[in-house]
Amino acid sequence: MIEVRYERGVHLPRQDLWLDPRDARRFAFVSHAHSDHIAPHKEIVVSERTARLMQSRLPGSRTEYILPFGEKRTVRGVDLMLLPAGHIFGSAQCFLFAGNETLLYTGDFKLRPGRSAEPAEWRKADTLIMETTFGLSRYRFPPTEQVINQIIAFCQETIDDGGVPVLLGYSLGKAQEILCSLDGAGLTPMLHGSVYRMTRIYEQFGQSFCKYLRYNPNDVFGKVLICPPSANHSHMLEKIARKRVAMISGWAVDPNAIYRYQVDAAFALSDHADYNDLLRYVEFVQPRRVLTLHGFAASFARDLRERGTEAWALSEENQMEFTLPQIPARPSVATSDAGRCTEEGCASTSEFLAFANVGEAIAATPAKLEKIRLLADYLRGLTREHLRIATPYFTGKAFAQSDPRTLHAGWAVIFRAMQAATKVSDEEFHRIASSHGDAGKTAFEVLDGRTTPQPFSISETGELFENLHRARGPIAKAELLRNRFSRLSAREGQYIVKILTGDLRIGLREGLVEEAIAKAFGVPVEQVKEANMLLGDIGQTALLASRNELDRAELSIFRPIKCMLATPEPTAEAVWERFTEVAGTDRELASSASATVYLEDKFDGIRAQLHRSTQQVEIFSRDLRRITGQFPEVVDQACNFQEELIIDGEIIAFEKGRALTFFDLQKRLGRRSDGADLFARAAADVPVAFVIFDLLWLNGRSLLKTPLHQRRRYLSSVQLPPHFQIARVMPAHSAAEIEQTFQQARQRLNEGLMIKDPGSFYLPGNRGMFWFKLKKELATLDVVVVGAEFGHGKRNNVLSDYTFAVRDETTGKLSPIGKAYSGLTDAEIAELTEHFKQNTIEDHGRYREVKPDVILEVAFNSIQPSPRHASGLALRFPRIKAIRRDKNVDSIDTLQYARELAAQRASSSASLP
DNA sequence: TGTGCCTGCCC
DNA sequence: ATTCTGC
DNA sequence: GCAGAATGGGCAGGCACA
Repeated sequence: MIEVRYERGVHLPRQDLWLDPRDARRFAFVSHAHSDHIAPHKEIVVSERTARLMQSRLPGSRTEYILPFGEKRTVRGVDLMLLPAGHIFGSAQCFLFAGNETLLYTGDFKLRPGRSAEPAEWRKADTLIMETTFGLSRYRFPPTEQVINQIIAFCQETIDDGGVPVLLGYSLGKAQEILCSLDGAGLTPMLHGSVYRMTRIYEQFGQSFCKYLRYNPNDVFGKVLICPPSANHSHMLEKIARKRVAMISGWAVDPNAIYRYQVDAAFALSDHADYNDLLRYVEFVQPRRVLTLHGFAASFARDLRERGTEAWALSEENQMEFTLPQIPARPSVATSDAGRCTEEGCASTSEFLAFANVGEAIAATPAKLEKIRLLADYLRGLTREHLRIATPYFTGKAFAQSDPRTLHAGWAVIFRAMQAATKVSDEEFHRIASSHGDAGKTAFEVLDGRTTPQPFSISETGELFENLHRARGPIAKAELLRNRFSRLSAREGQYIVKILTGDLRIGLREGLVEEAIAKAFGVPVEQVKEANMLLGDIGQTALLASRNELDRAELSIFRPIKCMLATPEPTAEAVWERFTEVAGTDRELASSASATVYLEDKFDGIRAQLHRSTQQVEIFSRDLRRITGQFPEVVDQACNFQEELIIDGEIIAFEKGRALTFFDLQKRLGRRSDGADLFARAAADVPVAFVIFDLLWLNGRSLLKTPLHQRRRYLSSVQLPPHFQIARVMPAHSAAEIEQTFQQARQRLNEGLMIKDPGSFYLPGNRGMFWFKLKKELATLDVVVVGAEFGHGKRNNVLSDYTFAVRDETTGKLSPIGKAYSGLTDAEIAELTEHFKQNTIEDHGRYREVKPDVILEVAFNSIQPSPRHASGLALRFPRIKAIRRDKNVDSIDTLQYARELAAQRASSSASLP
């Protein structure tokens, strides 16, 4: 890390560069021209505007290195670049390059767009040295427009009363900002001499202002005086009998500001970033280390550390420019009626509690339409910003679907955080957890009465999830959560946990959320669904719907399209029936002798959608995640297509003309895609092929509403680079043909068969009646249940999850081989629950070892070696076919038989048709 | 440095 | 992935 | 028929800890 020291200014010893030193130095960067930042240095790095202002305030000769914004320069052997800081006219940040390392020094800055300062810009940097003047959470400024309106109203009222409004602000920067703010308000500003001089310099750089006057003591009535704070109680002002004085400063947020400044009013218009913007800035810059300066430097650094970012105060200088009385902690909801709040802009009740209550109401009704109505009412009442943030929460997601950020906060982290927040004992916690079998309910009971609730705004929920994402490691994440849980009501905690676990479990998912959006804003649900698919962001979709701008979401290349899915069917006859049963309705191909369906082998790989233009290639997974980086050699070859296209298909492990197993392919999934050596590694192991089975976009034209047979025709004319194949289409006209082709596909060791309607459009995200899949179990095993476990959610009171075993002939013992729940009806589960409760050998709480007397017939798609179970084998897609009441534990299948099945599978590999 | 646990994401 | 259930 | 809920195996990566 770049070495940083502090001695009345930041010093970088390696570069021998000082940043805003208070004392005269040989070589210094001067961020802006406020008088506490300028000193008679020998050589300075400055922006052009700051240089000009500095000359006016501190005459004398020195060497100036004047740098334009955004251009990298070398000065005295140091590589650096200036970026606008948004603080005042000409204010700059210094971005420094030192080998592979970067450092960003903000100087004074703000993110809110000012009217007289260049808007701030930033770059990612390893070290961020930032000013934290307002680094305390109470300093959150109300919207600028609102403050300006208050200032204008203050001036107007004073003039109407026959008085003179006086606005106090620093002569450089703040005064000009005030001047700009009054533009168009019908007021005539009159400037104090020092303000006037600075304003003239601004004008020389081309900044224009509304009409203003220089101070004239005989002409003040009906004008707005703009003076520096030092002019308060000065001779000049004392002469004005009827006046009202307002301080314009970020410190106005403090409720007692008017007493401290001895003014009639105070308005929070600041040239510094407020607390929220300080946090945002850290997020923008994504530094590995933050060093804080000025104001609440130590406190803010502590806050950052709590959020998982390494941060330290550079100086232990006085925490404030003014001595502030301690403000008592905000009263909690628990002890006061509604979470009273003294800060401006703070809601009187907790916004997130309102969210949670809506969730509870939705959970309480089983009727879909009622759920939709409840949600629609809630969404309609949200501000646009809150709509954007909170809508994804109803789908159980903290971020938009297309947002690749993850939280890495699962049950273990939540558990640790709740326990730390409530000091609940281990036993008590486990008692509560096992009584619910539901993370959310557990959270409610654990937190209830053990926290000090404070209002939690929707914006703060957004910050919480962002911080959680940014925090590195389970310990930091748990600490972040603990901190929040301790300030949440139990209900809010429950819903935070629900979102963290990705599942609200209130009987409402994305589909109903889309319907609610449509209902809330009176737009067609189809349009909402389409926009959501294209945007991959239900919050953004809701926002567009609220503005009636859904049509702005357009299908385009490089925006992933939801996959069309297939409905499973057990037999060829069942599939064929699907195509014939609708005869006479609108499916023209069906029932006639010429009825045709398209058959394709079902490959066992991962679904992939590849977008290719002349400039770019992207690959997306079934869940629309970007997996481009996982398959560099595919991307490489995709450049060699002649067309711009979007293709749908399956990436399979493939070597020497033969398909390998999914197991092989999986080794290439989940790899970090930004590793420099990935290409070499990926190319070195499992090779892959892209089997194309659909074409969704060709040379600028969407083919979604083109029938499959036509899409296939276009596809067949596309020239394929290496690594790409087209899945063969086999027409069929009967159930028998389907069955025959299915058997052939199985012989080729592919998973099964896809059966598609040649006339169908591509229906994104639809598991409709146009595509079917035919898969059959590899085999079934008769096994005996040796363990039973309580389920979750609505299954939390039944033993629904069974561990089962085969017999090892060599030892005669039972050898566990898998677990399954799916396949039994609720009634059967209830029956088995009773049975196992009465036949428990050992009770381990949620898990029970049971007497091995229930025989299940278990189906599965493959079997392979695995350390997961004691048998050394594991099943893929295990499901219960039947309870074999006719069998007993002596007639179950053997481990040896299971091993044979596994060996058969391993000895051969699949092939293309 | 190796191992185990947790999480996310494939099926 | 698979399967069942309620609307 | 659809949407929701509850459940399976297994991989890579990242962290914590020995």
